[in-house]
Amino acid sequence: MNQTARPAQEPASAPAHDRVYRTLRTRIMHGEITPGVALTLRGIGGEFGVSMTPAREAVRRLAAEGALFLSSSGRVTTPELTNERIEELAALRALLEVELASRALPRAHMALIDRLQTINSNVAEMVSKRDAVGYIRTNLEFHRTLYLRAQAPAMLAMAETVWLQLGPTMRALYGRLRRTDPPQNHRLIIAALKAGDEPGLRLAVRSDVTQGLRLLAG
Amino acid sequence: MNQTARPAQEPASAPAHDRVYRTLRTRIMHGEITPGVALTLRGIGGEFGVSMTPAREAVRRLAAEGALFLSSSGRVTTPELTNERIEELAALRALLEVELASRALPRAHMALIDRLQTINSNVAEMVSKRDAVGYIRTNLEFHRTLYLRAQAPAMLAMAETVWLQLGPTMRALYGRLRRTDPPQNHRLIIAALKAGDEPGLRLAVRSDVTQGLRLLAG
DNA sequence: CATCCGGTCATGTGATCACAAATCCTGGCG
DNA sequence: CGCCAGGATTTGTGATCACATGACCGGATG
Repeated sequence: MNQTARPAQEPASAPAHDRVYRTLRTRIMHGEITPGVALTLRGIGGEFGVSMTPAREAVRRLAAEGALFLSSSGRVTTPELTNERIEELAALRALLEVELASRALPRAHMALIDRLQTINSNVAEMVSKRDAVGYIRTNLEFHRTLYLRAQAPAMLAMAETVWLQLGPTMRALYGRLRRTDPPQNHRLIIAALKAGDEPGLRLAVRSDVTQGLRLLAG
Repeated sequence: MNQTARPAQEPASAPAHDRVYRTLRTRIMHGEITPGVALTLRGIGGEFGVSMTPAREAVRRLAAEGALFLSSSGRVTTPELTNERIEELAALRALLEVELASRALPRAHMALIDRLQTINSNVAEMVSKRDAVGYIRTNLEFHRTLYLRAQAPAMLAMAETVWLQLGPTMRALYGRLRRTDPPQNHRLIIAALKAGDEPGLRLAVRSDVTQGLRLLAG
């Protein structure tokens, strides 16, 4: 019971299980946890200064979203994805995110495009610094910023679930990635947004989403 | 402690929280719970003869899947969907299920089509009997049987999540439905499967998925 | 008669404990 | 040297309890 200090971000309501859940979630989504490692409820509880009960809730919630794998005996690990599963999740990303981008297009004002360009420069910086976690984080921020304009919360939530499942593997993907080229597809996305070119946007998003995963599963 | 009798389906391993989860899940998916009603952890625990702990886990898991709504104070109710949300979920169904059907098409042998026709006659029977829950159950069984052939478990899981969110509202939808016509779109789906007609299949699935929800949100 | 305030009750949260099962380590046997 | 058995330990599960908070119902007051 030492972590009672408010992390300067939680205004008032911060149930313990929710704090644990959110922290673990972003960790997994950003690829900060390598696939296959085992987590223990007591360990998590100890790290966050809480008992097993909130730790268990957070873990089960993440398992329900596919972010963690529960063995038959209840042991919890971060999942190791098969190639088929990776391809399937990539197809899901394509399906969902193309639709989200398409819905965001008519609402994409100049202010949004500016923000996307700013984020994109951050992405490029992360690539040049070879910061894997930073790259994943800013890359997802780029996509989320665009999709928020689609006004489709359920669809966005599903896309985030897919990101979550891909998180640990994305990190491994980045490790194999030897290039330092800036995100070309992101520029195509921005260009299509500016031009109001829906087919071009769909194609650009599909390429951006598919390319990385392709080489991992190849 | 009345339901201690094994439901004749659980061989040995039946963790309490999992039993509670599965039971509540099918109840919700089949529309047996009307939207807006409140559930209590102690109430659920009492019904299943378990303590609050497994009940809480089951509820949180369902909430993570969007099947239940948690108020800010932790109160749990089955969600009441807005029209926008319903339209969005219908669009998700169309997106996911068209893809699933398309992937199932090349693997659809005659035995599968026979099974689909059998299930479809059950659907028709439920419609004629005005059995809302039975209709929803057999209708979902029809779709699931087809999509299982797609060999895409992650995609199927997402589709089921959408069904889950739509469950309580589907029941209300059926209440407004005055017709007793047999499922026309199901026959179109079967015909397209027989003919190996992919565009026709996509169209038929999209229509089947969209038509019902359209009149509810209209 | 509406409104606001009071307390009582129900409900979720989280800690702790007992228990069973799975895992792991170790020592002995082939 | 490899393999298996057996016990110690770790780990998840579920029950119970104390506590805080929000809901609900009552009456008193304007």
